[in-house]
Amino acid sequence: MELRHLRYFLAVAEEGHVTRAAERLGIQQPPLSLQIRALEKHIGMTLFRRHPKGVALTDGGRLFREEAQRIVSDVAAVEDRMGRIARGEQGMLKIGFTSSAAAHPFTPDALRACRQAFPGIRLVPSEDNAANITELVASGRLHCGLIRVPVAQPEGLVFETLLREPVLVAVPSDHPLAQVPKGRRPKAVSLAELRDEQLILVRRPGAPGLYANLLALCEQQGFRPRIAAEVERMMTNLNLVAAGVGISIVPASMQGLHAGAVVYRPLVESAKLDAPLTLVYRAEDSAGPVASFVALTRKVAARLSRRAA
Amino acid sequence: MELRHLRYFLAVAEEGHVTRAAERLGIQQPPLSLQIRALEKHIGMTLFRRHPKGVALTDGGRLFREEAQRIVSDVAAVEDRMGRIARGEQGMLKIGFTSSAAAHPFTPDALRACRQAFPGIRLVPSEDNAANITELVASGRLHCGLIRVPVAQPEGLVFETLLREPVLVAVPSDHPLAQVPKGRRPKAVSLAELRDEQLILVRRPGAPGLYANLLALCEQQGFRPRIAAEVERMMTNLNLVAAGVGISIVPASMQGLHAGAVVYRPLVESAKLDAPLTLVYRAEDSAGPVASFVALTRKVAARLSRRAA
DNA sequence: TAAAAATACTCCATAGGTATTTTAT
DNA sequence: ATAAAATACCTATGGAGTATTTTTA
Repeated sequence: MELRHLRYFLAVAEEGHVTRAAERLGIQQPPLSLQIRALEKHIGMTLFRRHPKGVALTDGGRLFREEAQRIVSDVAAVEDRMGRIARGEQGMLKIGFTSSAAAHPFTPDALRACRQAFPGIRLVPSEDNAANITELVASGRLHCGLIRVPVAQPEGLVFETLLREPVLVAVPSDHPLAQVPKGRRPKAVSLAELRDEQLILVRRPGAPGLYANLLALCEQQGFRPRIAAEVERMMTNLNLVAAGVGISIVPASMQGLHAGAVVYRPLVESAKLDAPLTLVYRAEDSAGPVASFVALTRKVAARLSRRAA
Repeated sequence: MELRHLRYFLAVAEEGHVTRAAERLGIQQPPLSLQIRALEKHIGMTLFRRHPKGVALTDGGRLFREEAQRIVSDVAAVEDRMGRIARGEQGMLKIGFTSSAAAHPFTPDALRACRQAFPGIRLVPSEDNAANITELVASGRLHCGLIRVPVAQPEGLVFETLLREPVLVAVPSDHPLAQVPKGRRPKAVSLAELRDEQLILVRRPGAPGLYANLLALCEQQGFRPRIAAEVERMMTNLNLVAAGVGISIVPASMQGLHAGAVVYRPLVESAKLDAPLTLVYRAEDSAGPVASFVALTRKVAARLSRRAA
């Protein structure tokens, strides 16, 4: 049995007339009669009583009509739903982001815009480090991720830089570097000035990109930084800075966190050490909810850049 | 979209392998690939990720798999159910019977046997007069009926005599005809003896058969019976006989009702006035629950006849 | 490189069309 | 007598088969 049989049967049942039903279906009467008879033979039951001016459902036909109705409309609903998912209007979207990505105004903006533009998409956000997010997206357990500096770039993943921003030096407010002479603008701090400072970094396995970039730049300057602590999340950096454990280098968008206890100073070498905000997703997701979200993030990022400029 | 697409899709999804799925479906790999691609195009979504050693469902594919699964098994369930109905194992059976048919042991026997043999058939019994039952069966509001003597025989209806039984004369116990001399067998009463008795009959429009047969026989005997009352139901006859209103002629199986107040005497002419038990059903119902029930009634009737002999 | 899937074609089964007959009131 | 369904037969779409190429890890 095929859906064609059900659709034809329903047309005949509704019209009570094979010829008219055939017309409605855009086919001729004889093939329709044949299909109906084939269906009757298949389910082993007479579905219509043939009268001289039309056909009428038998008892069994009436029962079958209800079932056929349900199946056909169920199929239509599924087709519709899959279509909406394919067009990216509906579905589930598991997004992972690092704590520093979450701190950027872009993230709440993008999530809000998504909820508004695609009410049918269920957003499932989660926080993790860049390495894990990359792996989870690659393995399909996340649909996309928002990280900072990508390092491992597995086949089949797209890394799209949405925004770039400078890094700032975060120092405890009672630290010498935090002192700005009265009435003068805070001057940029150079990397060389940090040679003897206690640095707080995000642990290498979780965020190898940032870690590697910073270390490479220090080597270039001819020194190896002293590392006070390695933590799991960028947020922890600031907590420790606030506690006076050491200083750190963080994306500019984190400025404002721990406003009282932490002072943020520009970095002279920020051009060589900027902190991109990067979107990761699977290359195959060129349609559906992921594609919808990716397209949306570009708009939101563009809007943010425009506003900043 | 056709069910074929869903069945093929499910096979591929389960095997994770187009070639193996094709094997299982009894077709070749290329046409299966084409059907899958056609399906993907139809719903506008990639359902499988092609790997070098098979295929794996995409996110959308997993969703579609659940829907397809449901639809396909739903269709199978419907096919199965319709098959059971067609084979007469399941369905609804609206049966009408007259009060005199209900009084015959056959009726409870047949209903009990049906419930036992076809637990899937829901029996909906109702009581009415012969004329109404015939009309309701003809118009499809009843599936079959148990009546006594049929008269109107509309096209398309089958009247099947299941059992024949003699009629008895029912007289009030204080009536002269009820007196049987001590130690002698009750003698049969002849119709002529009823010439001056008050007769109680079922009203003509409801049961024209019995009415007409009796009157014709009296005419033959050269008299017109005196009619004390015309009632709607055969049971009422006996109630009135018990109340001493008059005498009546009833099927033998009603013997025993009103045992104290009514005495039953054989009728000499009973051969010419027997009371058949007749099953009515539509000729088109040669399959399904009705056919099952009809076949069953024949067996039950045969069993009853054998036991009586 | 070695599988599996995708193409490119060929074929044929059958859905669908045309002409006519049968049926049922 | 008439409208509708059934039958007979034909056509052609597209599902399925065969041979081959392309893809992907």
